[in-house]
Amino acid sequence: MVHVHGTLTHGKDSHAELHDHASADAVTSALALLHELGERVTAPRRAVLDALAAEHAHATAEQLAAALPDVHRATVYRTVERLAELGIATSMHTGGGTAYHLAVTPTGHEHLHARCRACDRIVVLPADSLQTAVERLGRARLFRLEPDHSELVGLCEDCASTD
Amino acid sequence: MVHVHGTLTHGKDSHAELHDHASADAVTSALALLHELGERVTAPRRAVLDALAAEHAHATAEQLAAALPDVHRATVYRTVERLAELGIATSMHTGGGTAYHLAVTPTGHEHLHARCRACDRIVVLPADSLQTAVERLGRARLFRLEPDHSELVGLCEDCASTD
DNA sequence: ATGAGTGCAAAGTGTTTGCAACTAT
DNA sequence: ATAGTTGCAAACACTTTGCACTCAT
Repeated sequence: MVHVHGTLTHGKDSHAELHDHASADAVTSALALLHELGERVTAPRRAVLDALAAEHAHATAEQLAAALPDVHRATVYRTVERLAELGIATSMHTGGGTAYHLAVTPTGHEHLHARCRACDRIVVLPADSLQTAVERLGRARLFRLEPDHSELVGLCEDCASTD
Repeated sequence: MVHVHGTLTHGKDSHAELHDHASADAVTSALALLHELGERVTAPRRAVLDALAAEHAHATAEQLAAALPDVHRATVYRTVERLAELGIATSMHTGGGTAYHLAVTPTGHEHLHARCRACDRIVVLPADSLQTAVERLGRARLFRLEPDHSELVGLCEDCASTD
């Protein structure tokens, strides 16, 4: 792993309190959905969902494993994969592995992730940024683009301006 | 590696003759560019460029290494990375690793790659598919989107219709 | 009670690196 | 001549898997 921007907020991190309401809601509904789907609600899964619920969290299994020392690596890998299969989380392929984030965001508003190829930071973009492309490709029967799963790459404004 | 759709055309593959003109041109100009940039033109690099020049080739280092038994794995990895740094090739992160393709296509016309998340096939899309998004994000000073480097994900028409 | 989920350890895969030998310039 | 490249082998990092045990249901 090369760069890790942004930190995963732990439950015990008092600084995270600001987002705890929204995060808790997201985690609660995710757990409820998990239960509805006949899956078991366990401590490791709760922990992984908590970590994923951190705002703008886009974390690889490896990052999650590092942030959750009490959950075994293999379990983290299996958990995120399962969550993605169930549609509770979505995944994105980045240079440093597969990154996951909750499908239902804490704040409820949808958004897309783009990665700056210079600084490797993740930038959050409006959910409808690719709407035109989705429609165009759909009408042309070329491809059913799913912006959520796509990895948008380019330059963030910071890096673009220092060229 | 799970799926490998499309085959890398070898030089000795007579079936590839159809594309050899365009491919040869692309390779020649890539080699020339390489030389201009002060890089050395070696047999392994020629081989890698030949493989990449196959039409619509989007190959991981691993696939290239498999297709080029005479070139050492490590050399393939170093070569594609270098080519990407120089802008001669562009890279895309897929589930099965980092895929590379020539920046200057054999046919000259630009295009984008999208991956079907169901069948893992690569679909070629018009170069301007994301034009609106690029402009919108640029004007809003949000992000300099580079469609070439992005990995678009969704469903190809075949998989979408069998849902 | 019973099977899904977990921890553990070990194997598997993909990727990188240090160094000696080689070769394009 | 000589510095950039390559091949090799070993190290590395990431991910998966089989199995016994645990715990949510």
